[in-house]
This record gives sequence, structure tokens and C-alpha cells, in this order.
Amino acid sequence: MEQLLREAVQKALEELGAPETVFAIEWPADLAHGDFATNAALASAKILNRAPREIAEDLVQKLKASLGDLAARIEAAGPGFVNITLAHETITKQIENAGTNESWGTHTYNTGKSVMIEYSNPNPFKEIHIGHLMSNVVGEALSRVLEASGARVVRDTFGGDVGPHVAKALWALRKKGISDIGNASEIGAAYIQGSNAYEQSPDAKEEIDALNTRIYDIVAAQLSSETLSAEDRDILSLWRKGREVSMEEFARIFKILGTSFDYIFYDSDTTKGGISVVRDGLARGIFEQSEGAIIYRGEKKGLHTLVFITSRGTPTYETKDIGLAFLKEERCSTDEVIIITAIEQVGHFEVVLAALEEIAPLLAKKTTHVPHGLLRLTTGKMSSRKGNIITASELLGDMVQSASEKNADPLVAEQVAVAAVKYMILRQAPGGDIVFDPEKSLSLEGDSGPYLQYALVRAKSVIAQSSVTPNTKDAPEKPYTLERLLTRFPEIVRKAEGLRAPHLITQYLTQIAGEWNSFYAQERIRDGANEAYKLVVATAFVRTMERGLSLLGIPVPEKM
RNA sequence: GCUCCUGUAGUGAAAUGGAUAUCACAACAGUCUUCGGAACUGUCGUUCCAGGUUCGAGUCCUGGCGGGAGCACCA
Repeated sequence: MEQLLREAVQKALEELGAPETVFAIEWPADLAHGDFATNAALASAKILNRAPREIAEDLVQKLKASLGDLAARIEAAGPGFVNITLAHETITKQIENAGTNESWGTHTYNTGKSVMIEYSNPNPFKEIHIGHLMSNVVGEALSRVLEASGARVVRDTFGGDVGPHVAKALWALRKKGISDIGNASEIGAAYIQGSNAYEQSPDAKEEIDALNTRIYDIVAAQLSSETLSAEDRDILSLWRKGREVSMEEFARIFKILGTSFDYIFYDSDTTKGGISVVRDGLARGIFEQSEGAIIYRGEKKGLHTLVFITSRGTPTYETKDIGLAFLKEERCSTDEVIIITAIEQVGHFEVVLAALEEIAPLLAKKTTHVPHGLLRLTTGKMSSRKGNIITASELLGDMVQSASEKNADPLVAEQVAVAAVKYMILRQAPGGDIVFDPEKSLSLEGDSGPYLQYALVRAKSVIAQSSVTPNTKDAPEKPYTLERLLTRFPEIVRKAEGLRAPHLITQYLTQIAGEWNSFYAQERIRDGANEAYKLVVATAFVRTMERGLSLLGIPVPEKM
């Protein structure tokens, strides 16, 4: 529809002698103004050297001629806007399509394109906390929105299974003489203990640093199946067990959240390749030696210097990300690579991508880092090192608990809980921080996930109760506000994809849910006037809400 | 110190440069014999400051003030 209007306005402008005008077709803030508006008259005023309002009047005449029956009303307004109100039949056609066409809200403009998208990224040997939830929820929503554009999406997550945090956790486990790890929180506790010891005791620091390099060696040896000493085999076995327990916990959380990854990459998969690429880059002058470490001088590109390989010869996160870029290319080459992480890592990725640009320009070119804001506590930033975190498990558990008050069925309680959590994150533009207050952030009323689910469940219930067959012939003269809003869905999805802004969908769904609730309160559906037509509208609403929720990765309950 | 992000009702947020700046929570007043009240209707209340660009600025530019993050061997 928007496209059609754009062409009509373009043609009218050509006839008026201003074909180069850059104009917008937009939705007026107030539906009373119409379904669409254009600023074409204002934008072309300077080119034509005429009063905007006068041009608007001309445009009205031309659009009336070209649009014919599609529009019910076209008029000039305000400083020179042209407002277009669609005919009810034009709207009816679209909402009928919404209710019946399986591809409602999907596009094909990215068909044939493949995208690999990395998100979540919890680290084994640390607990998965609500910060990772943010990455997961944003990443999953973006993946689904990309799929709706026709793209093939490959999901991956990347976790640090080697490095100082692993050494700290294993060191503490070994000190306690634990050889069989029961659950993820046991590892989380060990990590905190190891971190504290690392900071407080020079001896412990030395031991942990040594253990760190040793783990790198053991893991590398294990990969090339060299023989290991008895103690090394113990460390390897504890390491394997720790990683396994962590990953099981992650899998449990991912399942609740509705994410499934095509690839799970580990630091240990990327170190060897990363190191060899960086050493090769050193020989080519891309990297430099400094104080025993191998660094990249970011200053030459207005960035800062970061260490890629430490003076002890271990790779840092930077080198691992370089290795990962190559590993992804090798395992599954895609047209585009997206990496979603917290915003605090922008500096890191700027440097990594700058270095990668010198090493492998094509790889760097197709890679984009998309940051999301931090989930902070009212007490400040979370740090698993200090132990002041809320684990994903605790949060989801608490939410399921509160949702249980109204839902006896544990499955439904979980769906409601997940909706509340995801909505909290997806309601706002990505990039902004969320100060997480369990009391306030996770509402089950008003602007909330359950609000959307509730509107949907209610609509389904009314449709089920009616014995009338939906029929568009039963339409009242004027369209309901709800159906006018429903026609916007495909365009909203497109915008959300283009701007990588899933919150546009969240906001839209909140709007139509509110409108549905008003409609429901004001208009009797079953046994009311125009029942057959109202059912068409209700069906379109149900389909749009289901589709929209699923794009956000929010569960669609049957009842609640 | 340098770099990046950010400043919108009491609170949390929204607004491709467009019309009277939206939405929720909170507060207050209603709807209560319902097609499911996790709902609906109404009241109250907002763009940090000073310039500039523009027909038009919360949005873009410059300066100031406040908040946050990053800045060599963590991830």
C-alpha cells in the first residue's frame, strides 16, 4: 500500500515539475488525520517556489484522480500535509489477507541471503546471569525478524572455556578437593572464590596464572591427542566435567527461552587459529611486539592499543575473536556476520575489526558488531567475579513463581514468565541500559508481555464461542480503528528489520493489544451487530498478534 | 586526561526532521448482573542550559552542565 502511494505521489510531483523531491509517506500520529500522510508539498515548496499549501491542493486533485476508489478522502491539512484516508474496502482486503494468508508479515527482499548471528555468549565456568539474558533475547528477536525478511539465519554462541576465569574456577575446585561437579552454581561459587584468592594472595595468583597456561597446553594437547601426565589428566577431566555441567545449564535456559543454536563455538576452538593468524600478522607488520606482548596499535586508526597475545604467550579475547572469524568462515560461510554483545565491548570490537580489516578485508567487511545496553542492578553493574549477580535461573524461577498465582498449569506459568522477561528487554530501543528492579521491571499488567498474551487469548476465546461464519460482506460503513492499525503490520516488521529495532514490533503489538481491548469493551462481538465482520477483524488480530509475538520470541499460550 | 554513549512527566520508556511530544507504572475519579477485570474510561503531569541550521528541532550542528562505559597483558 505504502509503495503504491509513493508511486502515485511521485507521479503527481513529476507532473507538477518537481520529480527530484525527497518526500516521506508516513502514518499520521492521529488516525483522525487519515491512514497515510505525505509531506511532499512541504518538501517541494522550495523547488517549485510556491506556497506549500497551494501545492498540497494540487496534489490532492492529482491523487484523487490516480487513486480513485482506493481512498475515501484525500485532503490538504496543516502547513501543507496531504492526508489520505483509505476506503473501508481497501482496508478490508488487507485484513482479510492478514487472517488467511500464511505469509502475513513476511517479506522476500532478503531471500537468498545468509546471515550468521552470534549472541548469548555465556562463558562456561561462570554462571549464566540476567546480562546474558539480554543478549539472548535481543539476538533471538533479531534472528527471527531477519528470517521474516527472507534471509537464511544461522545462529551461534561463543563461550570462553579457556582463560583466566577457567583457571580461577578450577584452582578453587581443586583446592577444595572436588573431583565431581554437581551443578552450575557450585562452579559459580568456585569462580568467585578463585577470583578473590587471585586478588588477595600473591601465591594464589601465581598458581592460577600457571594453571591458566597449563590448561591451554592440556586442552591443545588433548585436541591433538598427545599423551598427558596423571595430574594433567585429572585437570583435563575436571575441566571437561565443568564445561559439561555449565553447558547443560545453558541448554536448559536456552530451551526455556526458545533459542536453539546451530553452532556452539568455544575459545579452545579458536585459540590455535587465532594465534597463528596473529603471529602471521606480526610478521607482516600488522601487529607489534611490546613489553613481551603482541599488540595492535589502534591509535593509527583513532582507536586504542590492545594486547592480542600476552607476554606469557596466551591469547586474549581479541585473538580468540580473530580466530573465531576464520573458524566461522571455514565451518559455515555466510553473506553477513552479526555479533551481538553488551555495549561495553564496542571498543574491543572496533579494534578487532580494524585489525581484521588488515588481515582479511572481506571478512571484516561483512562483519558487524551490534551492541545492546547493559542490564544493571539498582546497586550498580553486575559482576560475576564479585558474586553480585542475579542468575538467569533465579530470575526465571521467581517469575514462574509469580505467574503461578494465576496459572495452575506450570507450562503456562513459564510462558507468562518468559513473556514478562522478554517484554522488559524488547520494549525499548536496543543500546539503552535497563536498570533492573525486580519489583518494577517485570510487570504482569499494563505495558507487559502478559498483557499481549492476555489480549490474544481473549480474542481466540470469543472467536471460538461464536457460531457465525466470518464474512467481509457484513462490514459496517466505517472501519474500526483496530483494523486500520492491523494493516500496518508488514511495514512494521520491515522497519524493525531494517533498523535492527525489534522494539518497534513490541510497541506496535502493545498498541494493537490496547486497541483490541478497547474494541472488546465497547463492541459486542458474539450476538452483536456486524458479528460476521467483527470476526474477520478478530481473526486478523489473532493472526497478527501470534505472528508478532513469535517474531519477538515470546511464547504464544493457548490459554492463561 | 583521551574516546564513545546518554540526558524527555514523580518513576521506566517511545517518537524515518513533521501537525496538539506518545505509552505504561504511581496518584486520583469512574466502569463491576462481562463474549475471560492480567481489562476498559477519565484526571494529573514531561523534552538539562545557551546559541545555530531549517518552512518546521526532543531529534541535526557548536558550546556548557549532569550521568554511564571503555582506555596493555580479563572476557
